[in-house]
Amino acid sequence: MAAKTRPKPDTPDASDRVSRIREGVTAAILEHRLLPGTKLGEDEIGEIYGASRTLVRTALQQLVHEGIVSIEKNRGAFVARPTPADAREVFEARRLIEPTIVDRACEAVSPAWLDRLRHHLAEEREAELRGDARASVRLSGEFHRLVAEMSGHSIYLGFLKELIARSSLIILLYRRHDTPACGTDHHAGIVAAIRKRDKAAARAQMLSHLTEIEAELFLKDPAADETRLADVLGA
Amino acid sequence: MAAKTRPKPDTPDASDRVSRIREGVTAAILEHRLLPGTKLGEDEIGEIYGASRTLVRTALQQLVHEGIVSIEKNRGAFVARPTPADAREVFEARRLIEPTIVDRACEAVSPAWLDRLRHHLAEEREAELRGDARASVRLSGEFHRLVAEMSGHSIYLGFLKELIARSSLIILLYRRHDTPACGTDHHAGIVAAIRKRDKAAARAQMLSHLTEIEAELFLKDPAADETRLADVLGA
DNA sequence: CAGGCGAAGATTGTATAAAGTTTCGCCTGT
DNA sequence: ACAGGCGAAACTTTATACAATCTTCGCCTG
Repeated sequence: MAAKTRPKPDTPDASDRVSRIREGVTAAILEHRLLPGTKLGEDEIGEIYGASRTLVRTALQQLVHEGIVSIEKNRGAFVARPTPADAREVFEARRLIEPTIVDRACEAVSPAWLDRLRHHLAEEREAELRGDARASVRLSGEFHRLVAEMSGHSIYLGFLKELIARSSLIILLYRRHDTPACGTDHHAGIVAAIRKRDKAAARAQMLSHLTEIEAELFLKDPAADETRLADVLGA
Repeated sequence: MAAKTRPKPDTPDASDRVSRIREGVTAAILEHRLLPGTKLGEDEIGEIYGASRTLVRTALQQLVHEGIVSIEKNRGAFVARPTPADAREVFEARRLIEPTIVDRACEAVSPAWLDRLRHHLAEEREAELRGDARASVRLSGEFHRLVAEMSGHSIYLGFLKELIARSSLIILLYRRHDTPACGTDHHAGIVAAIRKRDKAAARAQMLSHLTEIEAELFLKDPAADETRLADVLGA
């Protein structure tokens, strides 16, 4: 009842090779193994996955649409480098959409879903205790995605997948301290509200959760587009 | 200050050939010249635009992501056929996003923008008087897009472009009467609220506008996925 | 020695050709 | 006469080859 978005298996989403490439690169970016600005050569990726450039190109174009890769004409594909302005837009959009998503999730709550949520929280705690930063980053994103799946709203899910992916890059670029990407406690609180079907509490907790994440970012005010060089080197 | 999403001209959005194909097909779908379910052969389109299948394929894949084309493995591309469930999701999302968009538009109001809005309303009225259904459909969608551009929020704009495109198909499929797709009067009311920077009125009018459009649709209750065949033929 | 010009190398953009799959007509057998 | 299966045609999918473009490094000049 979860992953059944399309009636016909037209997009197995993991069986065909282009999806494998897409998800492999996505995972690498979301786990902060590929840093913003990294060149994504077609031949290079193609050799890794044993695929021709045709398939690699298809996968990269999908990632462009997801906002985590940017393609510059005749220059190639790179891991996207969101600007502070992008970051503010992403979080504004999340503050608009996610409260509504948890609202719907409260209606869809069931023993099976609660199991999945609890299991996920356990994984998050374990990764955090283990000090596995990469897993923590990935899991905290997946939590939000899980709630979106729970809402049963495929459009919201699609939008949020894009927003989460971009958030991961944003947090990597603009986080002030080395705080864990997402407070696991917050997630636990949200799950508790969902379990009680307390929509108001769920919305409020999700909103404050997102606000807190954004507050931990350093997004300088001017519409600073690119070339952080002058700022960083500050000769 | 409006269309400046990227600092470098990496996506002129109209100069390269794949964009021309994408926008040509998009326009045809939005103007209801291509009906849901229509086969979009790669050779056929390629010959029309004088491009190879490689470019056509790229354009079609982008349209898949916009939700107005669906590709079935080894079968080809077709104009999407949104289900009633899709329709409800699209309008729910619009009711969430668009009030926020007009809110922001109220802040961005300027003489130049008001000119564009007024000019657009004039075009809409003219098309309606002329009885040009195709132009009316296209223009009523473009009004919402214009407001989204005005908001200056590129993510909301991207989301809304997708929602508007799908709405066009939905209206074509499920409209009860042959009422004009979108009440021009409503649009005028929204513009008036924007001009007065009256956020509350703008939000309220946008919301009621969307609600009214959806109310004119016939979306049967059951989670009817595809195969309308049994319903229609009802042997 | 700094700066600019130019050719070589590498990489992407595009087109074309080979391979696999589905569909539809047609034929055969009952 | 009809059901079932075979086969060819058309299409999509994938791979490869060619062309255009940009980057880089060396070299020359001032």
